[in-house]
Amino acid sequence: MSIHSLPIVSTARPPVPVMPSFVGDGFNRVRLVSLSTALPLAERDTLEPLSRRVSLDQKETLFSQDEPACSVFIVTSGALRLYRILPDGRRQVTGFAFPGDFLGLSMLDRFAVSADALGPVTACRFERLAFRNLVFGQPGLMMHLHEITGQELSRAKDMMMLLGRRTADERIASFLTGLQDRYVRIGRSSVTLELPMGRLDIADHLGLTIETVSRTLSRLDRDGCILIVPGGVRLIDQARLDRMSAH
Amino acid sequence: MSIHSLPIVSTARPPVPVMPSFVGDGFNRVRLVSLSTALPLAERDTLEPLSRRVSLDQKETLFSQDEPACSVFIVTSGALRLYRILPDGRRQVTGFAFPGDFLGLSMLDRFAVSADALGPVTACRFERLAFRNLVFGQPGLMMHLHEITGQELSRAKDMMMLLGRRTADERIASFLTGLQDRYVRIGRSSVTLELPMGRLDIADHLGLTIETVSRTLSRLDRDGCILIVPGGVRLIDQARLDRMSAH
DNA sequence: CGGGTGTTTGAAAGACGTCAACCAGAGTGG
DNA sequence: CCACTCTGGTTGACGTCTTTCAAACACCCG
Repeated sequence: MSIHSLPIVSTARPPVPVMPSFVGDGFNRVRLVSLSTALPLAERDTLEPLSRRVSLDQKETLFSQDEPACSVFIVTSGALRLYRILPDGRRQVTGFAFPGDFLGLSMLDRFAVSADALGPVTACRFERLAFRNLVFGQPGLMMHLHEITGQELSRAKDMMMLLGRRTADERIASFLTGLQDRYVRIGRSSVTLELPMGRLDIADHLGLTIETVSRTLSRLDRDGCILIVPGGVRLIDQARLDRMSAH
Repeated sequence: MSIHSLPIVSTARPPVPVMPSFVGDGFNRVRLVSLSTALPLAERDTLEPLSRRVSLDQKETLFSQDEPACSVFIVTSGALRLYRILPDGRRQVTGFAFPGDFLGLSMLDRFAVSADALGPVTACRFERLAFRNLVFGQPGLMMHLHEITGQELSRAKDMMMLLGRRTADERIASFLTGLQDRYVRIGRSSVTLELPMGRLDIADHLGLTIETVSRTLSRLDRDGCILIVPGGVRLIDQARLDRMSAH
């Protein structure tokens, strides 16, 4: 379900349209990439010719943990969950990927996580070796990609703090405001957040159970902090959410 | 301190065992570098004048979170704790740094964590800008540093799994075996582990309280799994610890 | 309308946290 | 040489937040 079809749409400012139909449209695809990762023009022009389009349906897997990493990806539409699983089935969702996000950028021999589609997904695929060779000749680009990895590392440390030291309420609030920030960065509505992932995904991301996630969201709704809508949530009391996220 | 002392361990794949005592031993340290991704002599000579030795006493701070990151460091002796704190004082120790570890390698504008010494520490310090400029001209070196950051990211995801989905017992066991692995890699005893950090540091690293850490260690001791000795622990039942760590 | 999947809600249980006391070793100083 | 204090670690009793178990609910789709 798209955000535009949500019953409640009357946001203060009209949400930036998310280019509804860029699939198969090379120009828009490139624009999307540049918008989200702030890749300089020269750099995206270098990368573009190497890319090949990939499409996934819901629940299809883009790659699996520990499988030889022979590709690097950039998400162009849709969303994916990134996760690891323990032998006994316990799962940790390390993050979610949205348009503009790189996958496999650290270019280790094997993927560090598994990735599968939360809904229809399109992505650009680069041959790892070709990508590597290209990047080798572009110190500026390589440094930029290194910076992106550094930011991911910083966010990973945020997650450690969240998982190690925050309460359920704080985790949920932090998750919502964090998602809001990411949506703003890729030009989506910042008031009504689409939640392409299920409650179980959120739970496995925040180190909680599905019941605790559901209960906490319900309570935030009752308290007038958020409004649960089909397919997402609407952030009502921004100030209180920010206070709870307490960075 | 010369570049020849850079303990760049080839981390691309199977951990290369590193000589037992390289601290203060110039010759062995040179060998260490030679084991890494062929750093041409010219490059080392270029990098050498950039490094300056730093010494810290126990509890002194090397750098603080959010302060402008104008340096990159390599630990040469001792150990540090890396952490973030919330406004209300809750702390998350994101990791510990040992000889050979880089600090500030992601080269963002500001440090992502604070770092202070668990005991006497020495490190090599590089001016961030000079380091950056040098690395710019050495794609192989830059790629290698990127790889190291990628591995740190992968370990961060291990931590997420640990913090989000594992029990106290598993966290402690995983911490001990993980430390063991790191010690092996830098050529230290792999049976009796020195614990340069206090119980509180361990607790804040594993998302537990000091009491839970103490209790869990005591129980593992009673069960004959480990032996608590002054300043560290001795791993007795390796098999059981590995099973508990359950990767 | 019925079945399947995903979400919500309630009651009970448990793992870990909190509070508080005690203990041990290392300095320190009389 | 032995109190004395300080810091860090251990242990116990109790409390609570989150989980677990269970059931109901809602929505989608054939």
